[in-house]
Amino acid sequence: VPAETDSRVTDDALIDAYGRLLETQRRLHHVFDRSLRDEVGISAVWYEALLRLARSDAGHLAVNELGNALDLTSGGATRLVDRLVDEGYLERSSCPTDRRIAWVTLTPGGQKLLDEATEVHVRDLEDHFASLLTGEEMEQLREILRRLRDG
Amino acid sequence: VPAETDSRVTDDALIDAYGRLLETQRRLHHVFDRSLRDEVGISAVWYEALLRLARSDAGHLAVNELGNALDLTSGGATRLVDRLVDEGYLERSSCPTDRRIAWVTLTPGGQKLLDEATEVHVRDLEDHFASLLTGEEMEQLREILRRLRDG
DNA sequence: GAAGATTGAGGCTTCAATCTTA
DNA sequence: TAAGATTGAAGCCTCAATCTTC
Repeated sequence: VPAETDSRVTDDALIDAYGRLLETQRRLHHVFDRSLRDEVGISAVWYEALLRLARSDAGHLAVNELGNALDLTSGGATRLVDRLVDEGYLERSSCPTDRRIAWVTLTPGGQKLLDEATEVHVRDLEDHFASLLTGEEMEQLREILRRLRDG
Repeated sequence: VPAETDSRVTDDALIDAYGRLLETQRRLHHVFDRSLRDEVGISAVWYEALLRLARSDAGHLAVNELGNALDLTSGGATRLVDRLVDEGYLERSSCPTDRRIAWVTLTPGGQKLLDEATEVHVRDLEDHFASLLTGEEMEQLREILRRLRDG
């Protein structure tokens, strides 16, 4: 039956296209995580947490704001922050207007670590990402990903 | 110093571009994993394992071939296979030419589960992926991702 | 009651050591 | 000696229940 055959081919192409996105992201993440662990001693998740805090508007995020950005549950966010606080990279402080909320901020040590990690990460991005694409392709990719991400 | 300023702007754009790839993939994976868990009762990782085996040339893969495809360590691959065997979806068999290797194959139950899961996954791919892109954009994305993945 | 954060229990993964076979 | 697979210990995450505050 031609219609069914056509449909199956289309489905396979769709699965392949998404599979390629999955594989690409997984491979890049693995390379970047390995570099950060070997050269700076932190995971890619820790790096991203520090980066999100450094780029936050007010210099702090609620625990769950950070967790949502990293796609963690509330329990996972609490424990990630626990570990980063234990290592001295983050501090908790209280929100003056809502005492349910725990704010998280970078310590000077966390900022220093972030700067070191960024050097490594940018080098990796240039080697495994930017150098493989033209400027036009990079822009095409950014636009396509923006639409996919925002749904 | 202009040169340093320019360099920092470029680095930020690069971090943003990769961050967008990371966010997009993370969000899509989360949506697809949730659908598969809620409607079929398996994780996206289980689904991908079944899919890789169904698409393998000889109908089987070595434990570590499967693990490499999913970016798992050898111990992680062993235990993933353990769980899927316990559930009756996979079987181990011995490789006739190298007794160090454990082959993994789909059971009929595993094939049936894969078919059910594929219906759900294809629906999600159409809703959250294909419907957001033109055919031309899909092709651009596939080509860009191929180069990033293999590069 | 609902939202933010935390905690205990359990699941999945990595790391390192081990066993078997090549 | 090296490669494939497995196992014990430990890390990080989710889920569900709980506590505090709104």
